[in-house]
Amino acid sequence: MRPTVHDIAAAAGVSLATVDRVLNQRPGVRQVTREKVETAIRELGYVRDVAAANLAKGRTYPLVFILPASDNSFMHGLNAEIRQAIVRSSAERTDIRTIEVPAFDPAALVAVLEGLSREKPCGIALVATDAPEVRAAVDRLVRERFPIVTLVSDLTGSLRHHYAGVDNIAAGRTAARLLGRFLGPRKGEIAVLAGSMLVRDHRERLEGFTAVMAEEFPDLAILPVLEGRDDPEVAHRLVADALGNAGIIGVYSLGAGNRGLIRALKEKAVDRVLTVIAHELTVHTRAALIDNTIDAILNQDAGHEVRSAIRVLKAKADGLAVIEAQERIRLDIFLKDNLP
Amino acid sequence: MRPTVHDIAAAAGVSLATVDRVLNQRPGVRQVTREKVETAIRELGYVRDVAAANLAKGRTYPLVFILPASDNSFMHGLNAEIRQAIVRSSAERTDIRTIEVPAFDPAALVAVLEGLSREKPCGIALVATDAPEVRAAVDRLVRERFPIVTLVSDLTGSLRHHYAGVDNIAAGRTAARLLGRFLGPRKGEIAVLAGSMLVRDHRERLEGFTAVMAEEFPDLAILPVLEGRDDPEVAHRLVADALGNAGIIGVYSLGAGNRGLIRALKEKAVDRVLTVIAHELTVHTRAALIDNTIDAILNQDAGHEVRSAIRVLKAKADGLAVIEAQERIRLDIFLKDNLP
DNA sequence: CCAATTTTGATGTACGTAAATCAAAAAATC
DNA sequence: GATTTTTTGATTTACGTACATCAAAATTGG
Repeated sequence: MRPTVHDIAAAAGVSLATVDRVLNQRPGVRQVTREKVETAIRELGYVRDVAAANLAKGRTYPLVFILPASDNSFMHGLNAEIRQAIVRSSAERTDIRTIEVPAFDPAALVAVLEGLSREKPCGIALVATDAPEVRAAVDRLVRERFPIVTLVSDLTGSLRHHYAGVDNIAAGRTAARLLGRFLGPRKGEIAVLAGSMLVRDHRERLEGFTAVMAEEFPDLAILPVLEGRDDPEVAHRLVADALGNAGIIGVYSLGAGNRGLIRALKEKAVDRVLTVIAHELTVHTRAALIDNTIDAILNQDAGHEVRSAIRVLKAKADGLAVIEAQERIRLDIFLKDNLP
Repeated sequence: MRPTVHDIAAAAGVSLATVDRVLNQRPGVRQVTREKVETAIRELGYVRDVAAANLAKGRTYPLVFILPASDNSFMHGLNAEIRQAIVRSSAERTDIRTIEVPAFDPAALVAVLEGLSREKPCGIALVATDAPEVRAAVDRLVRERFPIVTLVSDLTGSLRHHYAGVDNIAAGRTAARLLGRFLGPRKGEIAVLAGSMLVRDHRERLEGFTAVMAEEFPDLAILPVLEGRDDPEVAHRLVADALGNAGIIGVYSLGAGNRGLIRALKEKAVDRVLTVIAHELTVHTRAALIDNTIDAILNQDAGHEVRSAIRVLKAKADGLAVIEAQERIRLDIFLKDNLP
């Protein structure tokens, strides 16, 4: 049986009340006594029973998710997963609130973050916009002891406790190798469709992609990036235009708005053998993978990201360790054969 | 605030004791009263606070893991993950015991399963050997209301509550498509190295592999399967022999014992361009992927499988729902760029 | 209608922790 | 050494549920 506070009290030769004072860092304990108790805790290997403690405290975990107000399938999916988590919240003692902020707007994000320091949530998850002022705001909150995790898009160099998202450089590299290997000995040009180069995850994917292309597939030339703003209409126009170039033999779509890409491919490339790699599994990309319009899809599991963010925030709020391997968000690679 | 037993008692106009009798199916409640209480439970949306209930009951979850005594990296990894789970067991209220049985020995497995019905664990996870008598033993235990999940290798057609492992047919299909696409227009022969065709997961991988090969890559001919018994030495000999055939341009290793495969490749195929796909990420396959001896690794995350099996068994023991998407074990595809 | 039986209520204890109160003891200050 | 302050102990209540006991009420059978 694991030791209880009573065992600690007995072992340290103090009363229950004193153990409680030490455990919950309440004042009125001499340094020597505190050390006696801490020694007993260490020696008996005491760990507080979180379930019992939460019961006694009537504790809930008020969490805030800050999301960009983007109208694409991935963000809709992320929202849906958060709603699922809200459904489970009574069982998990969470109390989740989402805040939408304009996309790509550091000032708005900072304003929301500032506001939170008054609200006192016990954890914050945000889809970070990569800007110095956001980093500063996050660092300030971390210093005020708020657990913070970045979601989907990281804030490298900030003090955030955890990043619940994929390694986008690795994603770009993987896309390059898949595309290069699928194309084999063929020579030609590669079109790259991104959302915006202002977003860190897109920049990183491109960075990884171009690196591997340059190192390993010199016969493939990357054309200037098309910025589709994650908008199906814009993406459609850009890709349709680009396909006028007969030298294109491959496409890498590293952002959202794939609905437009797929339409363009079906209109303009029926008679050509194109190899296409896209990000994010949605109803559209899934259908395109099945009908061979797309050859592979790289995906991050939004459900896993949300659940992971919640687990990590709760653990940090309680000062507990997380299972690192469990919280690593993988890059899923889907061919038509291993679709879920 | 979520409703408590007190709220139910008040709403149903009965005492706490009666609510308790209904909730814990104790005798001595008239049918009409029982229905009143059940209606109140439904209308208030009461769900028992599992944490509080476990605290009161002093409940632990005695779980049994039954594993084959196989000496390969994957099984070692699985064992290590179970040990990790045992380390966490006090916090998770689990009490995990593992039992080793001779591999590929249905009778031994059945004997262990029989023995368990006396021991009364609250959940059983087993790496199933696919045989009718095993199926029968599992079905019997399920009828005795033991929660049972199969791990890594399934028992299709049995009554097991859940399978914590990958879809092996999909895995084989994925391997075929990767290999076919990587080889592009080349024609030639494909060597397949398996552990044993007596194991269901290997049979299924092969089935998926040959199906896609036949459908989509008619220029690639599959050679007779080499059965390496998941043993590095045997695998080495078989592959080294097979590589005498100059027509081989690809290898699919769907079982364990890849250490031998890799050694054979390094000895016999330095001067050839072979495309190799293997299963299970281990120190050996990882190194081979990095030095380009292997082109892709298909993997199942043993840690995820173990944690999932535990979550599912606990949920079943409490009669609770599981998050399906969370418990789906994915087929990980690793290229050298997205290694964890 | 009475006795036997079943059903229900009232109450208490327990699980491991949190948090509060008040008294007692120890230490620090003058 | 007396006084003030700090530290510690003892005790209680609470969280939501489980489980046991005993008495009271309701129902059933004869």
